[in-house]
Amino acid sequence: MLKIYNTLSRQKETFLPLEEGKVGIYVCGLTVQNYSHIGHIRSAVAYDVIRRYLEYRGYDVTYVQNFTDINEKIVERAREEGLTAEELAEKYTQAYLEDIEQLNVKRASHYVKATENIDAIIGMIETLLEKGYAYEVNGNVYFSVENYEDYGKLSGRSLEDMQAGARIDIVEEKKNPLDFALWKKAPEGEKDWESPWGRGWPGWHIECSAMSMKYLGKSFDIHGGGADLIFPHHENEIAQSEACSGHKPFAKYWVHNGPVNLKGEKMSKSVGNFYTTRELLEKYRGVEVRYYLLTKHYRSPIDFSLEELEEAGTSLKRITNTINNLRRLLNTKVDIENKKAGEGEKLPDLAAIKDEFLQAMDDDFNTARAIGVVHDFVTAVNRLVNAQDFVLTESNYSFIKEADAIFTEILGILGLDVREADTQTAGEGLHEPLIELLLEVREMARQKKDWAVADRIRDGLNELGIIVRDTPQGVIWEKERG
RNA sequence: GGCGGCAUAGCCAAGUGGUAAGGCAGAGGACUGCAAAUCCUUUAUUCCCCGGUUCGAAUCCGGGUGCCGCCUCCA
Repeated sequence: MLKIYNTLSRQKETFLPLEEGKVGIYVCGLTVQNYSHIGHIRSAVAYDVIRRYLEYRGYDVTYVQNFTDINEKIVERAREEGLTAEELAEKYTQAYLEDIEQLNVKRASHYVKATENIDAIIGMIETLLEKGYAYEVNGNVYFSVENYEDYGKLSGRSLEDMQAGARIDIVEEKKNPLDFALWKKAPEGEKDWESPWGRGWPGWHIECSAMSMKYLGKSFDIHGGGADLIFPHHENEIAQSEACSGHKPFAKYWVHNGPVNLKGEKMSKSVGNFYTTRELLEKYRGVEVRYYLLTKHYRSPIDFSLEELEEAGTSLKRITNTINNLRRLLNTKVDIENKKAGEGEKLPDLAAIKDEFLQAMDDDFNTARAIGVVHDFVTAVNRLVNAQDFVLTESNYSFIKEADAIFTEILGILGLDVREADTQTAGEGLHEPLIELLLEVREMARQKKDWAVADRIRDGLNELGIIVRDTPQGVIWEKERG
């Protein structure tokens, strides 16, 4: 039975969709103002796994993610880059989509943009005005937090709490400092839209309410986003959505992923201490970054470090090696000894392993634990397959076949595509034939047991960044990683 | 100041009141001419500190200490 931690209740709840067999998920994406960084990617991967697991469990999932493509920051950044707001948003939207593709994140059912849903946004604001939850002043429309009785239920604070420690700019025209803009006048000369209150832009929070309801209905199952969005963004979304529709709950399960910090500091665009996804992907494969993120539970904060990312790569390699090894065995159709299922042959319990994996995933998508199970599985398989007295009996063969199928199944849930890593090719400036020639000479030396010459060649190549390895199948060389 | 979260081996990390998963690094071993790569084995009498509840607590309660997030249109 799947349990999900719901920020609204602050506890794990059994997952029951509003409509049998179907799940609607809305995830707050990002403001497309720059290249994505590891924090954005963490969010993307977290919800991708949630989505994949729900699909694995047989649900028909509608996954909606937004791009905030108009606001002050977009305009500001567009000016810096000498682009229009539309061009800038388009540029970084495409960049983001490329980034997440490398992380094997599935495409959303719908990617929605504020600028493409202005009508829905205006319609919603009109309803809020009619129902008395909003007021207009000088071309700006504000939501009145005092008129919505449940304000604060998500973040667990009362209006009094918030006003007490207020660090909010006092805006004279607001009735309450916590009131937030639904519609705002745009700065002179910037892209804006006609509305009943004059030309302007939507406020930040309203787009998510309008678009989620448009695509998923007045109530839907899961609303996700970064924990930093709990207040004020999601609090405001709930207030305006429930006030507008009269339906509760707006979203049944509120899911929040933890932040990514760097050297103990919060990593964000404003601090400027982040790695962009592109920078990381120059040095690390998408699958490694994804694996690294999944070794921690999605709600825990991550203190990002390249050392850990590196270690994750090593850890992942262990899994990859085992799978490649299984596939190699499956391809050796020869020599399946007739020996029937050996007496005393004890094979790992595959069903139990899979079950354990699913239990971990059922427990609020505990990928860290699930990956632990994968490693247990790896050890169990290696122990069998690498045993000195291992022979490919019929029963072993079918075991391997099934083990391979289970690996594919559970790694698919995690979205870890561990197919053979790219084979590194020769270093620049070094001619392959030359290397081959050197290795040929080395082989001759080895035949004569002239270890000094053989080792000199190996060490020399090593200094040039070429790693030489002797294997039972012959010598292998590859370019040093990184 | 207000709200919330976290403290588990050198590092990362999971953990449903019943006697500490997993990974990385380290150590030992197999393999190798030696290596490399790979594989196997091994590494916490104890879970920040002090009390309490309980037959029994890393897990629950109270207090303390330390760190972090949010309260700023950052995922």
